[in-house]
Amino acid sequence: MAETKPLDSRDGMRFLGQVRRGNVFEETLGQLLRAMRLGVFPPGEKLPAERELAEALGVSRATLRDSLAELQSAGYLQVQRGRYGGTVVAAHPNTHENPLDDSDRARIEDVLAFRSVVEPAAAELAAGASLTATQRNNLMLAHEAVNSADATNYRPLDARLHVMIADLSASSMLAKAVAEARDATSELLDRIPFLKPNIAHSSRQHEDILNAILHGDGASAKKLMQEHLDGTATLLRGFLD
Amino acid sequence: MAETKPLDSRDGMRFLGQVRRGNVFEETLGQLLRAMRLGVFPPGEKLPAERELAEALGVSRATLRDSLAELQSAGYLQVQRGRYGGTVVAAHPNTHENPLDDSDRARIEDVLAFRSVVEPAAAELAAGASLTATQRNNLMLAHEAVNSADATNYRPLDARLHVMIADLSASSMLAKAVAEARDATSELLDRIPFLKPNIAHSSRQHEDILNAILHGDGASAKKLMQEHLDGTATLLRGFLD
DNA sequence: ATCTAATGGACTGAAATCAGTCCTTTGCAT
DNA sequence: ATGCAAAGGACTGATTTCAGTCCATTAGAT
Repeated sequence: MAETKPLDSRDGMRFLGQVRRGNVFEETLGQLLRAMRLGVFPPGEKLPAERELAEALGVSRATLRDSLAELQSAGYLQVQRGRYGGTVVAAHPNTHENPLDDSDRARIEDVLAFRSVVEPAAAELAAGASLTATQRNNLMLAHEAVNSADATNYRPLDARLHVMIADLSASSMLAKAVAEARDATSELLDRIPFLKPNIAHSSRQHEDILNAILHGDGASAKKLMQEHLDGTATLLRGFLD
Repeated sequence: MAETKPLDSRDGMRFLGQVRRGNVFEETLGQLLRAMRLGVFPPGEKLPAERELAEALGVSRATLRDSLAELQSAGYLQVQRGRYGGTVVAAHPNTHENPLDDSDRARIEDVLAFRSVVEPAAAELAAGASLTATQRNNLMLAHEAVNSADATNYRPLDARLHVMIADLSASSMLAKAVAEARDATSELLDRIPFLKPNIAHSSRQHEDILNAILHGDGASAKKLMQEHLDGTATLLRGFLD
């Protein structure tokens, strides 16, 4: 057996991966908030039935209901009973408490670096994939949804489009990474004021990216996505100066 | 409020993220195995004390001990009591049951695609970082450990080197992604026979990559890492033909 | 007007998990 | 030799979480 130097093994424990970050109730709450940020459950849409959602989250219905009750009383959800009832996602109550400050600098650079690795690559691979008619159509629907969004529901729909693009990349690991990057970005963006003019610009960029993907032009898709991300990067960085 | 089309929202639930994948005991077991695959706890080294490890994993000591007992009786760990005692990682019992077959094709491509997005980028960013003397030294130590490894402990030490490189990239999200990619790769490689000649070649490539990083040559680091990965890719793909 | 089925609401007892405490073993320092 | 401190081993009672069951409400179907 070869020698194995300890190195900074205590520090390497960073890559352990916690089994539980808190109690199940809190983690469930977190996953639901994340799903809403990512547009998995866009504003105005119904959540899956509790029994279904509980199973998807790997959690008992009782615990899920505790979390849902919390979100409901915080104004994120509206519940209606009876057949064809359900739990509806309200517009994201965009509270700008806890604004970004200089202590967030490292986190911002972390997220931006990760994003610009993972998203352009996903766009490039998506362009390389041969898409079904349904997939193309879904892309366009998602894009239109972003276009007709207002300030209260823009971010989740935007996130959904980006994740949807990554999901075409034939690598589920990459798609998952993009979802994580997007979520982290949304968390940061939720802490700065919403700027109106950016939307029109973003929309044009989305259109260019989608065109490149639909035409199978991977190089362009990658480049355009990179530029698209640069906008957000400048926005976030600029907010600290 | 703008219209929000359902799309394939049921399918989009893929990005929910389970709170729990099984019971805590099983998840703990999985995290420990993963840590061993990644060289977080290399063969021959002691695990942290139970009380410490339990806290790092976010799990009670009782549950951790259940998992450790399982790993011990499976031959992964050896326990010694008393002061200066501890739990030592045994050589990975490399069982080649459950070899790769054609049904793993999609998974393989998934992992390889993700890897070749995330690892070269991490190497490039690592080259851009200004490293401390300790960091440089740790890199060299990790490299030497890989060199003097034998078939029974090669993979974890190799993985550790790769994760260590990614950890220099100034993006903890990227480092985490590389760890995930590496672990997925190791899981696949553990299912094919170990080939001796590859080691020497890999070692040379590692050396070139480290040189590029230490000299701040990001472009070369990226390119060399890409080539390094191509070797594994060919190996895995070739095993299916 | 009634029935039906799908939904959220509520409760219970069982099982898993935890936090805390104390015991046992061991090698080094004295 | 002896004591100490750090490690694993073992137990207990409290808490969380679960699976299962039944209730209440509702809109459409009949």
